[in-house]
Amino acid sequence: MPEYRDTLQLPATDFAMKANLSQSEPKTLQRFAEMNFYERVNSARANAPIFRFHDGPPYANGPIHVGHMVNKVLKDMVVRSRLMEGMRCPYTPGWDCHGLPIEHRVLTELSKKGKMKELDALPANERRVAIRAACASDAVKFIQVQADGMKRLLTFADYEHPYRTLDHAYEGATLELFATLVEQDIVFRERKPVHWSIANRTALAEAELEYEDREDPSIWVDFEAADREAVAKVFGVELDSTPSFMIWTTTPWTLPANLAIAIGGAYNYSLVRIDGGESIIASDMIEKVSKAIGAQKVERLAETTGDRLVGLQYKHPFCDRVGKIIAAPHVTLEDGTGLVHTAPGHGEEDWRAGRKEGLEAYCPVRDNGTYDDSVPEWLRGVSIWEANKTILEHITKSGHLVHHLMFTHSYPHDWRSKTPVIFRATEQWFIGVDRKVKNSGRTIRELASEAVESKIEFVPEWGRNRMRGMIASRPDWCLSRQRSWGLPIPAFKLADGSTFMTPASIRAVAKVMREHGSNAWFTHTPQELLAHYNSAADVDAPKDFNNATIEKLFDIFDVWFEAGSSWHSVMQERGQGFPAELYLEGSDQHRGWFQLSMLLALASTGQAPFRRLVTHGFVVDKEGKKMSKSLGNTIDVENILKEFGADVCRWWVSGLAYETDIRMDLEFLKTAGEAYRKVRNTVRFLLSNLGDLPATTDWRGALKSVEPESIDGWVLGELSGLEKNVRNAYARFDFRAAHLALYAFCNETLSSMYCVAVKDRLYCDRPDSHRRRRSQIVMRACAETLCRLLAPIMAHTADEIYRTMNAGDVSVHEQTYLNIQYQAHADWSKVMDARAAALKALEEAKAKGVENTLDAGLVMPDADGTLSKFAHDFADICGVSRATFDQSANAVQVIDLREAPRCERSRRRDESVAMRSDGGLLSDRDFDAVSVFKALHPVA
RNA sequence: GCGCCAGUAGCUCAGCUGGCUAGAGCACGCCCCUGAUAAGGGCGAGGUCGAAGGUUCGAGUCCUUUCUGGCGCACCA
Repeated sequence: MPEYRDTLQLPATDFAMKANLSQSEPKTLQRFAEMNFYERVNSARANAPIFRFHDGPPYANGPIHVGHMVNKVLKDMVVRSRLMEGMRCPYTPGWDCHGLPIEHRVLTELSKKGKMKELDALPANERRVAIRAACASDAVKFIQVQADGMKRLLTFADYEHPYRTLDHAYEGATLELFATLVEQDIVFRERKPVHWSIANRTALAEAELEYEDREDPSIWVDFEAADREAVAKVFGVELDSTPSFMIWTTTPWTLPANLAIAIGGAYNYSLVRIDGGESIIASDMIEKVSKAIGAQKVERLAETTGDRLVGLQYKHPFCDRVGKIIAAPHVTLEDGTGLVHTAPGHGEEDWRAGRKEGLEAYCPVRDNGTYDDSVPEWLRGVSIWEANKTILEHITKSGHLVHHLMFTHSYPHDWRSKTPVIFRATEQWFIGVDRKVKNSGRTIRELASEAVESKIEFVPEWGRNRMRGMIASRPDWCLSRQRSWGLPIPAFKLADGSTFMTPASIRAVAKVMREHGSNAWFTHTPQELLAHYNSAADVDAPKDFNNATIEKLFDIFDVWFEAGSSWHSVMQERGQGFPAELYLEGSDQHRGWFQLSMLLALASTGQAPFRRLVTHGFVVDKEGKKMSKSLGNTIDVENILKEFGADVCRWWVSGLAYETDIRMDLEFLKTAGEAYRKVRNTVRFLLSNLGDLPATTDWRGALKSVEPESIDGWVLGELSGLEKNVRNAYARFDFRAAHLALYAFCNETLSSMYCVAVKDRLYCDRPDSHRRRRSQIVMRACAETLCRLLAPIMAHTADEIYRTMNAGDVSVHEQTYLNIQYQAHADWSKVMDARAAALKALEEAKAKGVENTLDAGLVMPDADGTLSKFAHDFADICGVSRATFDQSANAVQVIDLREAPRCERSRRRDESVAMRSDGGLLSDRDFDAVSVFKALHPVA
């Protein structure tokens, strides 16, 4: 009996089944690097419409984590999908380089190495320069680490020319932007309390605080009302003596700075007689306070509400002034008396409350922790810790002290000196959100609200709501930090102690920084820094300006100012245009980069720096818990890239519902890997059947002549729909929809339906049969379309597919969509319904012994003759040997063909199977194919 | 504490302006194929939609409360 296997066209391809991504992807990267691919693509698109996307700068601190991966892959999918639309997509990756986390880590390391003493012995300026140098090399090191990770993710970006906030040009441009803000009258200087280390005479960040137990006096103090009658009126009683407002505090040393007493407007307050004295405290606190101070006799005289107390005045117990009662939201009835001693110069909340009331952040404490001359004489020059005792004694004598005990509580300490930290008001720079911008006459808050309301598109839409709330409630932006690692605020101190900084002087300094970088602030003299400044030409210059007597100030900018300037310092600076089409970051940036970039751009240009904001959620673990090193639930990106490959990771990202929390677990990547293999195998099947399609075939041109009622017509119609859907999904940033559509197409449309159906003709028809060539052409169209549609997601694999079909130095990433327009026959949905019914019937027939569908024939009910139009492909669609149509039948009938002769070549039980001259049982089709084969391959 | 978001089959997610027996994919079970083979195909079984109230003829879908989780309110980026 003849062996026919060799006469078949079985699938064959070099496109490997096993992707081996961890080896092949680096090779792809290498190849792209060698051909300078980023440059090549964008220069080829020099005249194409531009897609203006601006990358937010991650912080150059540690290797990339899963959050970075999600962020960068999402961005890359945006860029690559626009690239596939034929657009030019410059993408400048950036890094945020300055800031406390780096400075703190560097200091910690120096401290560990025992180099702190050495460092502290240096003059202040040299010390700063030394720290800055260490920080810079730390930042640069991590930029490299992160860039390598991002490249490995197959992101398409200009890694040769990234932006870094420590670059000279960036620093200069940022200062120039600052100059325009100063010009707009929204920058001002004001006192604000910060954590202060007396030992190191420096401001500290939260990260530099260590909380330790400390024993402090806990005191209850009576502040005598200034106007007895006013109080009497509020409580509706007659008064013989003047009552007091009773406060509680654990920091007696802040009493000299007391400017107000805060109450809760909604609480009730009582006038009580405690052991003879009359005091006002919150009604709900009477019992607690009585107990705490050990009162013998407590009598409630009258009650009123907090809001009625507002505006009353009291005499400071030992400073010669009156303070007033104010309402503040931070007052609680947890501890104390319900009346809160308020010293705006010594507490964040006090400051905020005081600011609302127009109180200054009065701070009589000098940087060395002693009082200045604004306090009563007996306190001048006294250290605040000493003052705790002194004040206690004083108010005991004066009778203001109600009660006192020692109290152990958790208190912040300086991480280096281990000494207690205080809150101390110092001069800070601010951008006022409620100050009128000169150009528009409107405040930044107004401009931002308007932009959020109507100028910006949010994806997802709820981002608008979130940002609206944040804009409405945000405080003024405190720009200055008392730190080393950052961009200096180019302000000087004049001989008379006032501050000097004008738009022109800032621009002059910027010029120096463009050349020498921000280190110049520390290494250059004021005269050198102002070399380009001409006070005579500066209308804002102070009278009799003399640069010989000025000194530098050493505040630096909040790093957000630098990051928030990127639309200017990168996009405008590099001529990339403004505003950007899109910013895409995590939803935390509604408060961060998005908002601050917007504020700066609105203030200086009147326009938001982006038209659209896309946000993604945060990566959390399997249980929905935040990922953190301490929980040990973090996932190392380097490892997963090694284990799964970038394309698998990218496939995972593409399938995410990214707008909300993103759950992550290695299991999910395994699943993504399975899906990847399914897609890969399906495409591989297409490729493996294209081997003998002549290279000269005009497959694109041939598509329009594909018969609409053929199975190829059907799949071409589906392909056309897929292309539209996926492109549309990409346009909406709905990668998940693209992902699902692509997956469904590969699995259902192709693998389960089409590929199975056309196998027989591909393998068994004579090579050049019309229907075989037609299938090959359509399969080619499918593969060509799929690799383009997949390109934004599986950047490597799509290219691999494309290059399997197209020779030469080519890449799918410089192609554009085929834009397939094809309409299959409208009755295909009916055929598919009939197929489903047939498959069910075949499943039932298994019980009767017809287990292999090729042992079956079908008789299909076809009342209106619809199905018979598709007769030529129907048996193949159902995987059976034969199918006939019966207009009078009303149910699918399965014919048992196990006794019918079987073609030894195609294994089908076709009617035409017969014994042939060579001794084989063959159908007509197979006999013909064998004849052709023999003619082409004469036996040697 | 306040603002925004999420909670639907074992897992990842759809369910638009309230309306037929709540849908996919993965995993799972049974079966076929062995000429996509460290592949491929068919069929199937899985859910009181976080909880409790309420509005309505009718709620996963609207309202209230509550629980769980995420992001933001800092000299953290």
